[in-house]
Amino acid sequence: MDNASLAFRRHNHKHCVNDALHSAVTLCEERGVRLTPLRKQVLELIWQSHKPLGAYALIDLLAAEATRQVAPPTVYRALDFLLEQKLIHRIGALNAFIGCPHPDHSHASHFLLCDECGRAEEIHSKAVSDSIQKAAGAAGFAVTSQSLEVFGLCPDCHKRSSADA
Amino acid sequence: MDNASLAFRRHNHKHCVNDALHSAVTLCEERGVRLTPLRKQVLELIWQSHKPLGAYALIDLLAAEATRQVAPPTVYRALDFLLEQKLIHRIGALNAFIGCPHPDHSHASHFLLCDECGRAEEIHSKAVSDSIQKAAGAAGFAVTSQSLEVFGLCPDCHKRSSADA
DNA sequence: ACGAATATGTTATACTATAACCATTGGTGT
DNA sequence: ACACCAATGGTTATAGTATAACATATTCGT
Ligand SMILES: [Zn+2]
Ligand SMILES: [Zn+2]
Ligand SMILES: [Zn+2]
Ligand SMILES: [Zn+2]
Repeated sequence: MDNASLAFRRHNHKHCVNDALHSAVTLCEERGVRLTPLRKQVLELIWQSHKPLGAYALIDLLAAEATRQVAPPTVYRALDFLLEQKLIHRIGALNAFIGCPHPDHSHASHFLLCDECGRAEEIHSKAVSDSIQKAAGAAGFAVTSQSLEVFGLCPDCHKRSSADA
Repeated sequence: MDNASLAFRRHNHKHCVNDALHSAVTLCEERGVRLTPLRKQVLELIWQSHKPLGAYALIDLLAAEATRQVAPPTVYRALDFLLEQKLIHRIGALNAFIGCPHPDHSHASHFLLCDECGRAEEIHSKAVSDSIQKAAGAAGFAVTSQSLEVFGLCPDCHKRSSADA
């Protein structure tokens, strides 16, 4: 079954969280890196929704859970780890972070970002990746990473705004 | 002749600056908006190179020219104007701004960014734009703006790093 | 247990961006 | 010319994002 691309659809989000945490545990074991309680907690909080979460919002959530200290360097270090392991992506235009739904294979950061509801959906289009690679190659440019941030309205918000007659 | 895509090539950069300023004057006249001395000066400073320039670097440059006051809100307002008029683009991953080489027609913000030398080249590939539009459309997403930031090594820096044997 | 490496806690600070308010400028209509 | 209003820029303070530097604690191999 295709589990991808459901951020904008009605779905059982518990599955998203469980899958993400389970994948993270497995991958970190395989890679011999430590998904510590703090790192896991940060990952779980990021996955609490499909909306990119800012570092300081995350700090507030950690403070609310009140289980541990929450100074900025602590959370930024956890975010750095999760970014290195490709368990999360950073949305540059929003200074925010979002969980990666399939961290098992390396891939570029390509997102649809709804201006209205704030939800983000990661897209995986070979046509997009290939066309970017090709355009870069034509310029003699050796790509190491890509970030695509597409803003607009998700299906729900688009319908809703059309309904406002 | 094709004047595009020369950020990574040897070229007479004075032409870039002159063209950009001339286009800006013309477009602002046509649009009935005011390219004030401050705004023009900021645009010219941004065009001093093909490297994205941070707002505070810009403030330092303005202070160096010593011709006017340079508090952050002043320069951010000028940047906002230039962004609205599409005379510059913002590079989210760098918190920096760069001149648009052809502000006369609206277009997405697609850049190649060299990790080594810092130069940025705007790319215009119909294949890229179309594939993004198509992917978004398939998800029922109504696009309003796009930002693509491709990191890697420009031809020069790639050659140079290959030479380090 | 010991030491090295990794991870986290803590304090301070750097960097990026905006809010709020005031003075000045530039055009509009009379 | 004059009053008027909108747009621009100056000024001060503050919000929001991220990291430097150093201390402490934990983990892991030996
Ligand atoms: Zn979900
Ligand atoms: Zn939405
Ligand atoms: Zn040039
Ligand atoms: Zn380069």
